[in-house]
Amino acid sequence: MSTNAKETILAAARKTAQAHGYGGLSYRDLAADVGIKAASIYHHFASKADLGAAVARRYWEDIAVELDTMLETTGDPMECLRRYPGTFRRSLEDGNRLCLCSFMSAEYANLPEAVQRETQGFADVNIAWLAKVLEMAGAVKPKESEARARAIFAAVSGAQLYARSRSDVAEFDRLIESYRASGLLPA
Amino acid sequence: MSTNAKETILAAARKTAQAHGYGGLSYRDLAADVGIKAASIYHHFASKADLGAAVARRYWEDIAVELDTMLETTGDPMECLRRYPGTFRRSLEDGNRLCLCSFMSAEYANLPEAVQRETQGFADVNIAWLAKVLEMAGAVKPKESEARARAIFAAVSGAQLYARSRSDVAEFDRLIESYRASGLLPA
DNA sequence: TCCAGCCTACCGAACGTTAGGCAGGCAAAA
DNA sequence: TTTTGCCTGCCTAACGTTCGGTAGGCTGGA
Repeated sequence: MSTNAKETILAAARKTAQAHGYGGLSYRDLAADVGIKAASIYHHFASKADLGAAVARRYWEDIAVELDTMLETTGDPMECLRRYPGTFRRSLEDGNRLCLCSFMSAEYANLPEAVQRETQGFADVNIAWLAKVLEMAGAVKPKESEARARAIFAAVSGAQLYARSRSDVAEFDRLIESYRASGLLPA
Repeated sequence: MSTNAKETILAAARKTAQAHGYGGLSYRDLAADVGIKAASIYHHFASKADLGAAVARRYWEDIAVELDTMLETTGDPMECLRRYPGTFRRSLEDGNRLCLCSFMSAEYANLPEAVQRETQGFADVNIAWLAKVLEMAGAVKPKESEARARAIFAAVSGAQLYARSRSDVAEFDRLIESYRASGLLPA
């Protein structure tokens, strides 16, 4: 368990936080998941706030890589926009989990400052990427790409939240389809 | 304190839950807010699950009245659609609070079953009202009004969530404006 | 007399966190 | 080559606090 225990903790904490939030993250349960004792986590993270911030940071670092890779491999901005909601869909498929950023936005008032800061990183990465891709695709006027990117990110987050409350991934698909039909997302 | 203590508890619990969620709702803090002792709450609600369900139920009952009143007094479905996001805006203005339904959708996996059920009521009321008003306004084809209503509700919820994470009501306004510009909301 | 409404005084469980120790590996000193 | 000492990674055991919830008693008005 010694090799990469820190990484194992980060991954387990992320999964739990996506299902039960920062508040629902318990050192005892997390340790049991990983196969060590609660106190041992302090060898890797100084406090729960530190752990939470590390989880959130790793979360947006991972999505940044994933989005950039998608754009590189397809080379097609329009195809990227079509695939974008899929990153949110996957959380729902994986145990009806939520985007970590959405969960922490809800819990915002309860979060240590460091966690709040890292939470925003995820949204920033998504919006910057969307704005770039929207512009590349010529889907909106350059002046409006940033605003539209924010709108898409917020709307897709909301769709995930609603679908989760119904425990129904198909509901997410229907909402995305409505976003396309209305013009929010390029069809 | 005796007269309407139950109502006072409900109102205080709703405000706290909109800021800190169902999990952040503490009997001791709630009692202190209301001016009684924690144990006394059990005279009015049999358990925390009961209290949570009552709060959620009252929440969607109130919004149902508010929306119907809006439609009656203006008599103008288009004006109603313009005003609709205002109900979400007001929570943000009031201490950066979230829609109770959004918070509980995030906490979904941690909620007692009775609370889960009442949580959905809020979304149902909003969507039914939106579908009716969209149809009255002739904004979408009758066949599509239900789907569009769901899309609007989810998107506005997402906008509120995002604006909350920035503690910035203006961000909410900008998102709603983008929804209008893109065609999701009638302009 | 009865009961609604609130109280005091607890309970067991869970929380994040700390103190202190033990085993093993690696590296410099003898 | 052996000894010494430090460091990593994990442990047990407990800390004080907060949690939802319970038992039982007091009080004032109908």
